[in-house]
Amino acid sequence: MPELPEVETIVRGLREIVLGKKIKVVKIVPSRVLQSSISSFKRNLIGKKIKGAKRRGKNIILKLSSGNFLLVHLGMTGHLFFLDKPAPLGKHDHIDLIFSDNSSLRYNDIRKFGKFKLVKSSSIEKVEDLKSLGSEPLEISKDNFARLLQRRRGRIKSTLLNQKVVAGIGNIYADEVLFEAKIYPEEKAFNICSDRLKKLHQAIGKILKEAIKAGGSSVDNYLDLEGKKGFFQFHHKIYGKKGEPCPRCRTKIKKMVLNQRSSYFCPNCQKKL
DNA sequence: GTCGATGTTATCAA
DNA sequence: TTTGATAACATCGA
Repeated sequence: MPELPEVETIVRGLREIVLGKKIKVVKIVPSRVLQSSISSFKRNLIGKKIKGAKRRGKNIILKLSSGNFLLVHLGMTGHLFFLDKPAPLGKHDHIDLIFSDNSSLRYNDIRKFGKFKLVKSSSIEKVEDLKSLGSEPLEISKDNFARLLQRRRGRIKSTLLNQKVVAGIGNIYADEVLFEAKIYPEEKAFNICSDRLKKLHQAIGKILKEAIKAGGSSVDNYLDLEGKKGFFQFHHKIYGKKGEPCPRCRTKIKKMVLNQRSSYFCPNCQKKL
């Protein structure tokens, strides 16, 4: 669910809502989500203020007044919610950071694939989770992007999903950008000419930016900090559209499984080379 | 009741 | 090093 545009939307919300707030109480339901010890997690958060919020790939990085960081990854079903007044923890709520004004930032995650981790370091980028990440897709130049992908031997969609190559693209946006650039998802990356790869780079920029503007895509259950849905799902052209006519050529959209992930494509617009 | 599918990544084997 | 298969987990729908 949460890919780059959704995570970016959440981070922007955090900047508006929780910056400057001081953590008063930390509630934790023990689970694999919390990657630090409960005692050290609480000790290092209570009394600290939230000083900054940024995104790297699909990771959320909160900076604390102590200089430490709180690293959050939403996994597949993780949600952060801002509550303006106290409420008891519900099902699948795992962590609640309660601020001095009694508002709180709550983490809910049905499948518990998400991660919460305290990072005691001033060089957050060197942390294991972040240092192996590839380029930000909205920052890499089109020449570097083309060069990077041309030495990859795997299939183009797998490569786009590989966070070590580019960080932030997930299953939905991978399908959307490949459709936009008219590339067959199973095409080997190195088979694609650099002009086409530059088109792909352009498609990534266009679609991710539009999606951010739309507040992300709410497929299934993505919600922003205030529980509101994004609306980029209404702009999806290919993802989830099996059997519907391609918006470009009216050919029936197909679905196949690639790396155990569903992949939607137009067999006419996205042909094997 | 059972099976398969669902946006994530870590881990392991080839 | 790179790539692909599998597992972690809970829920929903056929």
